Amino acid sequence: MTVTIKDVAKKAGVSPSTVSRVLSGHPRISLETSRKVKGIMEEMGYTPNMMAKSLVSKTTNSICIILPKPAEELFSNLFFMELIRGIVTQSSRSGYDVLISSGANEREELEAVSRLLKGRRVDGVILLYSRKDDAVIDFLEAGGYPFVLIGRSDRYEDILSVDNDNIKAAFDATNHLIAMGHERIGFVSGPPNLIVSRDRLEGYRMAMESNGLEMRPEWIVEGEFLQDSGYRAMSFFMNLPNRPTALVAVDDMVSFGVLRGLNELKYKVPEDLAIVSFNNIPLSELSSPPISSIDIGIYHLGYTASQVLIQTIQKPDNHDGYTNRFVIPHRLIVRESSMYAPGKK
Amino acid sequence: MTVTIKDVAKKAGVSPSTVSRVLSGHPRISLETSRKVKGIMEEMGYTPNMMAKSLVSKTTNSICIILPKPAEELFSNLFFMELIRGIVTQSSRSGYDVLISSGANEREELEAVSRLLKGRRVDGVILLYSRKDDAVIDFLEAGGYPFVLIGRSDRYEDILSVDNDNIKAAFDATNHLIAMGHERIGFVSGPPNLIVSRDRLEGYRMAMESNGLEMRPEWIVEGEFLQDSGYRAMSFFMNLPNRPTALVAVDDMVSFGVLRGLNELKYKVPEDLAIVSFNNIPLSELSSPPISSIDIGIYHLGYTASQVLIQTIQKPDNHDGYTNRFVIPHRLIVRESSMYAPGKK
DNA sequence: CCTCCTAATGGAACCGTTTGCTTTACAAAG
DNA sequence: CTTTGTAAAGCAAACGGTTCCATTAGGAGG
Repeated sequence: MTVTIKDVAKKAGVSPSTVSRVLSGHPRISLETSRKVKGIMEEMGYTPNMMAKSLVSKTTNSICIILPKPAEELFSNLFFMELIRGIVTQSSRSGYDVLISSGANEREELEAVSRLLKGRRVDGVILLYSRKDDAVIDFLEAGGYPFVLIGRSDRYEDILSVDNDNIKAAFDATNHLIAMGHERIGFVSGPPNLIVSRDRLEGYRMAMESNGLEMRPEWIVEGEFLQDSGYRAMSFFMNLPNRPTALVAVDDMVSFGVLRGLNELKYKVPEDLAIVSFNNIPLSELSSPPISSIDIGIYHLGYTASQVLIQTIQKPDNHDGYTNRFVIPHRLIVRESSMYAPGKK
Repeated sequence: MTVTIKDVAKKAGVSPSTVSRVLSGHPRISLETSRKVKGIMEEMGYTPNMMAKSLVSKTTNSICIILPKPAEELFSNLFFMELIRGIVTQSSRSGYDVLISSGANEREELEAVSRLLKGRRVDGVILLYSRKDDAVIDFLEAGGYPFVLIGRSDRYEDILSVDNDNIKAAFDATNHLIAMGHERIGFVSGPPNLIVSRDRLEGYRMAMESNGLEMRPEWIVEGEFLQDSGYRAMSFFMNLPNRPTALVAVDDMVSFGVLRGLNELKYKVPEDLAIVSFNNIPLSELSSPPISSIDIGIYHLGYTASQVLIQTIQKPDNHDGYTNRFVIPHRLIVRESSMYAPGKK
């Protein structure tokens, strides 16, 4: 049925080991034999059986991405698609296949990771989130499995991770609004157990403080990375007696919610409220008005994560113990949503 | 190091075959033995090696998705992510892993598919596009590999595919505009080599004809699934002496281009031009005004494709030869962009 | 009490590769 | 002419499971 290494060997009049060696470019194979065998492989349409290969080599040439459960909802968030694109592109260049998996909850995720890694189906894992405490990370560390985190982990300092400098990014975003003349600036944060939320909030704080601006507790609201949170935050802010003239939102999707709400209430952006948010998903420039956003290089995050992971898989000993956090540069893209200098109060 | 079936067997004082049978729920294993072995597996942290299993069973319990190169574009991103979400969710429910692969061109795609399928790394494939002639499809058919097409293929009538009834969808969209009182309706199509473009155009034609409405050739323009096409189509239409009062666009992205253009020229939507388009991507409801769109159930397309594929893998003979085209229902979402009844001429 | 059936388990071959250890053949060296 | 070295290729044992074909031990039936 299928043509195996033995069939090729028989037809070529050599032993299976020789064929195998031809395949892997073993040095001690005569050019003549090599050519003949290759010809026959071509002729018979031979393709090596990856399963058999993996079984003996204990290596699968594939990695896996774990999508967190919230990704189900956030999935529409283009963020993940960009990441996946970066990962798949780089992995494919390195000759690795990418498996994508998700679980309904942490237990299911752990189960999946365990099954894939212990079952020798993948060589390593990319985690697309960073929660505070994570059983999956514990498992990976304990088992000594290669893995890379996209995002930062404060609990585990020695973990390989690819991330942005979110503190600096939020600092830049806030400073931009301040430079435009805003003094009352609100902040819409994400879930407090995500480190990215905390980092961005921290950057906002630093910018406000270093400019001697007042920070009212009611100007900071918590939400999700979803439109809805923006919508709610907006209506909360706009009803405040001393409402902000600008806001920083933790994610572009939140901005969309804000925008929709303001639109319904006939407010103008950026005149009534200026907005800057994060991630610069492709939609940011399509909304009306286009949203100023911090481009965090999502594709690049994925690309780098794959690179780092595969390197680790191939040379686990090459790790110098110092450079385990890779920081992808961000940059502020100014668009209409923040192009307005308010009259000083 | 790793715990194998033999280790478990030894510790349990049984043979490897017995352990294997416990694992697969073989009927002729005593309850007592089963319990004991399961206990030991748990205790030793045993996880079956998928590679070894696959090697003998000739089955991998995984499928693969081929991302076409154009997936790099924005429209595709939203679309594909939804699709992937549907596929991954359903596959995971059926106990299948999903591998995601892409190629820079058709040759690379073919190479990947061939390597994965012949190399026994996956059991089947989902193709996320439908070009007119396709070497990958030829390969899959010739090899008798299980695969499902998302989209329709006119050349291969007997291929398993999951699709919408795009003709009917376009018919509905156009009829909606007609019902609102429009008589001069334009159509912005997509690339003519995509079947979806042709089907939607056909539906538009049918609706116009069945209502006895005039169809001017200059009211039909060809473009891509991109904003730009909408922008250009808009300026073409608006300069016509007898311009349309409404238009049907083949994709939401096209509508955005139209919207932007109309906005620049200070035209009002839907008063000066009403719009309906296809796909109902999340942004459709965020634009101003929100766009009426045909929801084609993208997630559902993916979900069903996975279902059909896995069913085919598991029971290849179960195919009745008739139902090889699965049609996902669409529905029109009416929003502001078409909520206006023009004065009759 | 012997035979036969059946439930429960063991033995061993096999899935398609890789790889350490030999073997072979020949040329150079002694 | 024997020894030694080396390049090229073959043998066979893994890798971790599955499964067909025994084998064993009771219990039922005669």
